[in-house]
Amino acid sequence: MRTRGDVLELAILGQLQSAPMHGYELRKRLNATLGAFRALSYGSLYPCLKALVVGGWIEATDTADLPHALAGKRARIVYQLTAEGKERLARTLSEAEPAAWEDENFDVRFSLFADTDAETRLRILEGRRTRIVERREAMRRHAQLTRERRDHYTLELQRHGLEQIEREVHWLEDLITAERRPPHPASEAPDPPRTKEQA
Amino acid sequence: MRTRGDVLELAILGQLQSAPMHGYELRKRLNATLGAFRALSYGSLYPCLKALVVGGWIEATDTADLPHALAGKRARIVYQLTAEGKERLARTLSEAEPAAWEDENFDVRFSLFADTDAETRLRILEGRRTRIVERREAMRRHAQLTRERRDHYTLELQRHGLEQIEREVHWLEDLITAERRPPHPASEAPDPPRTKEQA
DNA sequence: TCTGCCATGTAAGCCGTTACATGATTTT
DNA sequence: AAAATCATGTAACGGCTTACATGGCAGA
Repeated sequence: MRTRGDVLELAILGQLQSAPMHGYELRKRLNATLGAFRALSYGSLYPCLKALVVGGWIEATDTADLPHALAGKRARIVYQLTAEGKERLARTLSEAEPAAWEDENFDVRFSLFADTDAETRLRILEGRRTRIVERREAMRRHAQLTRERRDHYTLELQRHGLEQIEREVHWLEDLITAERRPPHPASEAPDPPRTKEQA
Repeated sequence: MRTRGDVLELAILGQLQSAPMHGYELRKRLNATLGAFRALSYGSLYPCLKALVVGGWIEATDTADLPHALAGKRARIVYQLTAEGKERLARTLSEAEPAAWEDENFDVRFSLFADTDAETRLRILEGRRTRIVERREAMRRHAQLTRERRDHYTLELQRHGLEQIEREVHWLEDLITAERRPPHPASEAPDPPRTKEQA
């Protein structure tokens, strides 16, 4: 069982950046950040954590091996980034590869934008937009071609799908505009795009 | 390699209902009807067709075995529904099981609404709505809880996701309303209460 | 001729889930 | 005392894609 999954790895490294965590907690956070519904299972998570440890990107500490404090609490395995892990995370986050704007990866990359430099953010957003616009055009073309011989429901499905995609494009365009707007980071706005404070 | 996949089977049976077809054509149609992008591969399609033949739901005819006409065209395998296949399709389409409104199945079921009776349509739409509303509530609750400690981008991702889901709910509610409107199917004149015509 | 689309398939592998197994801790 | 939730893991399987293998037919 390989259980690679570039995306999951990145998501985990990204979460561990803000704080060391054990698996159970990590899962809750991940499920929370990326859609409250799509449940990531332990069957994926734990093997992936193992692989990250083997790769040297994270380090596992069993709280049972720490004799000092932590009295009443049960043993848990807390994971934290190694120096290599931090470096790798930083490198990955600075790349704007085409894969970054595919469906499977985009959300994770986007959710880590606070730790991504402005140029990479912009390039990923633009790549994503191109991708989605392509999709929209394909749908429009197809809708045009088959317009006549379709029943009401198929038509409605098509219309709704197209509408959702158009919203997506709009959303991306707003984000791109916003990214381009402030070339002078320290000027106006009562609500500056403050980089997040670590808890 | 099992390659079951209830959904794919249903989609195929549904397509073959309108006309016999060979695999290649079938694939194009399926990819067209359900999202112009998500490419169904031959690696799924052909094994599934085979399984349907074995199950007795469809019948395969190699055009090479028909010596009479069809001169210049190359050999193709044309599939058509058997009597059992038609019956099974009809039975499946009349059921409004919970599975029908899950993500993986809903689109296919919906795209076959033209062959589904009104009551089943309504129940599937309502089931779907309940499901999506649940999801929306989960997101709202979660957004409320974590509102403070989130960076701009995570927040934006959340906001956009919620908006898309709200649109989905709205869409479903419109559809449900439309389904409920004509309770007396054979009463009104062709003019006054006219439901909207699609362009 | 050769490029590209039509047409049918198979084998391997990927990425993930479900179901199982186990047990501690907390809440009711 | 029982039930819920915390916490960690493994084995099996599921459905899909990719890549491979093969070849006919059409038009540049």
